[in-house]
Parts: sequence; C-alpha cells; structure tokens
Amino acid sequence: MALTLEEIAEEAGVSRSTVSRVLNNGPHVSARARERVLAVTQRLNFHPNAAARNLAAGRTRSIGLVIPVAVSSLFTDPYFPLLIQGITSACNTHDYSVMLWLADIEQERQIINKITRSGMVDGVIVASALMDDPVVQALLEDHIPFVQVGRHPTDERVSYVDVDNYNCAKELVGYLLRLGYRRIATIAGPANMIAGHDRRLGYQDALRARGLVPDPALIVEGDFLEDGGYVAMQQLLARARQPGSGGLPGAVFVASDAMALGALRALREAGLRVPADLGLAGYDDMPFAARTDPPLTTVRQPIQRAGVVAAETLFDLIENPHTPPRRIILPTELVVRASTDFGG
Amino acid sequence: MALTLEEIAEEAGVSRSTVSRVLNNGPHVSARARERVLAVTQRLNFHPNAAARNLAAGRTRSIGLVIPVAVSSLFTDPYFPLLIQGITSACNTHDYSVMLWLADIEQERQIINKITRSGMVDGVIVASALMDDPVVQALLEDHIPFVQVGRHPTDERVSYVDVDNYNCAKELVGYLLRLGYRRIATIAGPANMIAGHDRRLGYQDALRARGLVPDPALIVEGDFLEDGGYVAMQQLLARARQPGSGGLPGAVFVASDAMALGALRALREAGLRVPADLGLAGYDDMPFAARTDPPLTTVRQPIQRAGVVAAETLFDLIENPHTPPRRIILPTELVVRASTDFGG
DNA sequence: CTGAAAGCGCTTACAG
DNA sequence: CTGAAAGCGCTTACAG
Repeated sequence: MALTLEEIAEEAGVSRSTVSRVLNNGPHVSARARERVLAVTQRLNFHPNAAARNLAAGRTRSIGLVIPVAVSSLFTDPYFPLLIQGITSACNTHDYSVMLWLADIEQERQIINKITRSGMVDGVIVASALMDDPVVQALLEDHIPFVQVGRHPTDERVSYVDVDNYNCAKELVGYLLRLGYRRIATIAGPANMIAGHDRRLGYQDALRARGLVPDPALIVEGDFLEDGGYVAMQQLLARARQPGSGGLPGAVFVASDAMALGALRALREAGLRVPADLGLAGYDDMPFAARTDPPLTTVRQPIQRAGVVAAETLFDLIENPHTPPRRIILPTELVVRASTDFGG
Repeated sequence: MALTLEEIAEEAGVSRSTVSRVLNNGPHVSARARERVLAVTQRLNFHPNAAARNLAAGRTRSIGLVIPVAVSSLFTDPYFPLLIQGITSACNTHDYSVMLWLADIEQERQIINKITRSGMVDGVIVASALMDDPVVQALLEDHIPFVQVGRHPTDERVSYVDVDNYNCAKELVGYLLRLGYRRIATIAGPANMIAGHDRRLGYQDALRARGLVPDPALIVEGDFLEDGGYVAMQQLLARARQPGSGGLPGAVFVASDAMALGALRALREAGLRVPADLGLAGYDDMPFAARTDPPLTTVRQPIQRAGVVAAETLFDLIENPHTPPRRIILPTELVVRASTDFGG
C-alpha cells in the first residue's frame, strides 16, 4: 500500500539513489532530476519510511524528553507545559521529533536502557530537578548526547540549561533588604532539588552580603506546592509566638509562587495582613501571581525559552560530537508588586 | 559499538532466529535455549535496535500524541498535563512509546503527513477540542488507527473518549434549579469547541426540562480562560443594569473554573457577594476551585483516566484492525461547595 | 524446537 | 551527475 523510494524512482525515471539524494537535499543532483523527483514526490504525497531511513542512516532525528515522575507533582503548575512547548517548538523548526517519557523511579532504569541501547533517539533532554539523578549517570556512561534542564551541581561532563535561581533569589532578597525589611525569613524548596538548593543559597548569601547571619529559626522547608507553603507558614508563625523568638519576621521570601499562595492563606487565617504586617515575595511569576491579594512580588523565569535553548543545544551536541559540554544560565527578572510595599 | 542480535546469538550458541524469538516472547523455543539467551542478553545489557525492528516487523510500538496548538492556551491549566500523564502511564504499562507533536495550524498538515505516511507510529491520539479538526480528516483518509480525546459530533468512523460534558452540565444546572435558583445565566465556552458546545447544550436542556425557555440575554460566550471569564461577567452585569432587563441573575453557570475565577474577580470589583447576592458554579474542579473565596461548586472530570482509556483503546485498535469504532463517555461528578449556598 | 535465508526500505561509498 | 550494489539489524515464513 505505502509507496517506496523504488516506485518514486521508476515514476520519475531515475535511480533510487537519485531520489534519496533529492529527498535528503544532497549534492550532485542535476536541476532536472531534482525537479522531476520533487514533482512525483509531491504528486503522490510520498514520505520515506522512517524505520528504513533510521536503520540505513544510523540516526532518527528524534530526541527523547525524560521527566522523572518524582518531580511531576510539579505538573500542577505550568512549568512542564511551558518547557514542553519550548522543546517541541524548536523540534518543529529543526525537523526533529520528540519522544516523551514520564518515568517513576522503578521504570527509570529500564526506560533509560531502552533509550540508550536501542537507538530510538539521537539524544535526550532530561528535565530533572533533582540534585543527583541516576538517569544522568546512565546517559554519561553510555555516551548519549544529552542536555539537562536544571544545572548539574558537580559533574563537569553534563551539558545543561538553567535559569539563574541563585542570583535572582539573591537579588530579590537584596532588594527586600534595601527596602528596609529586617529579619527576613524564607520558606525554602526541598534541599534535594537543585532549584530549592540554589534559591536558598541565594537567600543566605544576600543576607551575608549585608553582614547578616542567616538564622535557622527563620528557615522552613516546603515542597514547592501550595499546601506545603501553607504548613510552612504556620510553622513560621508558631515559632514567632515562642517567647524570645523575636516575633514576626519582617518579610518572608517564599521559594515558589505556589507555596506563596499557601502562605497567604495561612496568614489570612491568622488574621495577618500583607504587606501591612509583613512583606511576602514569591518566585516563578506564575499566571496567578499578579492576581493574588495582594499581588505578589516574584521572579519571572524564561521557561519556554529554556526549552528552546535546551533543544537547540542538544541538536548541536548531536550534530557535533566531541565538543565540550555547554553550560547555559538564562537570566531571570525581578517583578515587583504590592506584596512587598515596605511600610505600605 | 552497539551489540547486535548476531553477537548475542553467537555468545549464546544459537541462531539469531532463536534470539529473536526469545526477545519477542515467541513460541517454539526450548526452555534451555530461552534461558541461555536471556542470560547473555541481561549480562551484556542488550536491547535490539529499534529501527531494524520497526522495519522488519512493520510496526513501531509507538503512538503519536497530536495536540493542536490552537488549543494549547489551555496549557495554563492542568488539563493537558493530566491527560499526558494518563497516556504515558498506559504506554509504560503496555510497552509503547509516545511521540509528542504540538502543532499550529500551518504545521499540522505537514506533521500529519509525516506521521501517517512515514510509519513513525502505529496510531495516533488526537487531543482536539475543536468541533471539526482537519487532522481528523487526514487520519480517516489514510486509515491510520486513531482515537480522539473529546467526542466527534458527527463522523461515525471516529473512535473517541470523552467526559460527559452534556449530562453533567445539565445535572449541575438542574441542581441549581432544584435549590431554588431562578434566572440562571451562563458564561459559555467557545461554540467551536466541543466541550463548550456540549456544556452550553446541557445548560439549555436543563432549563427546558423544567419548562423554561433559555434567554439569550443570559448567555455570554467566553474563551475558557480567566480573563475571558472576567470580561464575560462584566458583560452580564452591564446587561443586568439595563432597564427592563430583570436585574441580576439568580445564579451563573460558568463553563470552566478558570473563567469562574475571572468572574469572581469581576463580581468582587462590582461589590457583589457570592453566594449572598448570586450563586456561581464552575466546571472542571481545578485544584484552585476548592480554595477560591467562596469555594466553587463545580464538576470533577476523570482527565487522567481519559488519557489511560484513550491509549488503551488505541492499542486495541492497532492490534485489532477491522473492528468498529469505539465511543466512550466517562462519567463526571458534581462537587458542591459554598458558592451555590442558596439563600445562604 | 531450530536455523538458513529472504526481505523490510532506505543510505551511502564506489565506480563510472 | 548518476546508478548498481552492499549493507543497516532485525523478523518471519519455510524447511527440516
């Protein structure tokens, strides 16, 4: 039923070598031959068989996108959708396809083997938020071209694209300090996630840059999700009620907007007002951040852009092996809103 | 570098036919041969080349997931993430892979051709919310096994999985009527989206079932998004201010939670209280619906489940061609919260 | 149960 | 520039 190169060749009156060259934009084809082949190809709506092509050429023009399901609770926010949009958009532009694998820890090994050993894809994008993902080790061992979304803290062989979590958290907290806020607390992200780690470090270093010593009593860890932010803020409030605690912090840097949403809820229930009683800043600039009450000061990240850059970096790695790893950090942007109106 | 069947065969002391049979769980293999092959396979971590396999077998064990980007503004809510999770989870279970294509209208044709004519995938899931998607026509013409997520209103050849938009909208509005609400308005979804169409029809038929005539003045069309709901509610309020309009509706059925969020914002700005001044119901049971002020009465849909069922239906269609189309409607669930406390 | 062989539909040196 | 031919690494009747 399906057409083959052979049939196109016959119809166009050339050999299948020539048809193949035309289809692959190869050199050494006369204008006349090219024209005739293209005419037939278009008339019959011919598309070469992908499997045969992959087998003969030894590549697939497909990439894998691996998202550890451990992280995919984050699926409740637009992070992954935006990332996926960026990646697929770059793939469309460069004529690549993307295979999507969401894997839990148990399936992960198995999937990685399938990917790396069966030649299904030419390279992989790993959207891992974890500090140390076993997938990354497997990819390194098998010498599969890959790009991690989210920086790798230690291994120099890893190419990655990340947003500037550290510097932008630092900048945001520095901004709060300059406004006049003192005793700034944080609801941090999980320490085993690179973004959680980096934002916390940025927070601490911003304090240190002002000669302040980060106070462990002002640091609570959340899970990046709304409920986690709610619970964490309740913890902070409970600590503030302890005698000799120093009372309510002046402001809270919440390491994600989702958690900030929960924190706002906890504050509302406690009868506290933002920013009158304390300032609050989030991170991510989620769509809802502009519409909370009050609107959130936060950090905007180029997530879709990160997807595009990750994909293009991977294409480059695939087409130019033996080049050194790329490490790309994309700038982020401070977004100031009413939740940090000092003395407002 | 990569291993081949041939090498495994040699190592195990059998022919490559036998290795192939073992790997494919074929019959006619002695326990002893199977054992030896599996031992070697595992020891060397061998995975057969996908391209060669696809070419020889004439199938890929991959499916395509096509999401028209026209719809992917919906990417701001968890609909697609949940759907994707359902689909990939079923794929993991059944040892299929999924290729993801997000296409805008212009690329769509081209992508469909690539899919259908190159044999990249064995079948396709189309997550189209549109009443009449050209992709669907192309798939039908080329006799590609496919399942649409979202029912197809007319073509009987289309297999689909959908949630019960019509009946559940009808049930929800019927519930509002039984509570005692009169003059129920609706902020409908786009008429060219099947979910928008079905929910609007359910609204109208619920009124008719009580002998009421739907009043065009009480119907405003939104775009399923937050801002659209905001604007639509302002329109409704403007109409209610017209002399002889009958005033404020008793309740508003908003066809998506996102729009309900915008509607709530418009009401708040207008100084109106829910449910004291009018009742409000949403649709979708988004994560935030339980946390709006007041919490939203809405409809919960099994979206992840729809993804699983769509994938499994597709596998069935692929493995059993020449069977009639499947049309599956999954039940949804009314979730009653404070936003419709009649006389509350 | 097992193996030798044909064949899947392309790409790509190689020779002309 | 062009074509004949080998080869990519599997699967699958076919014969035994």
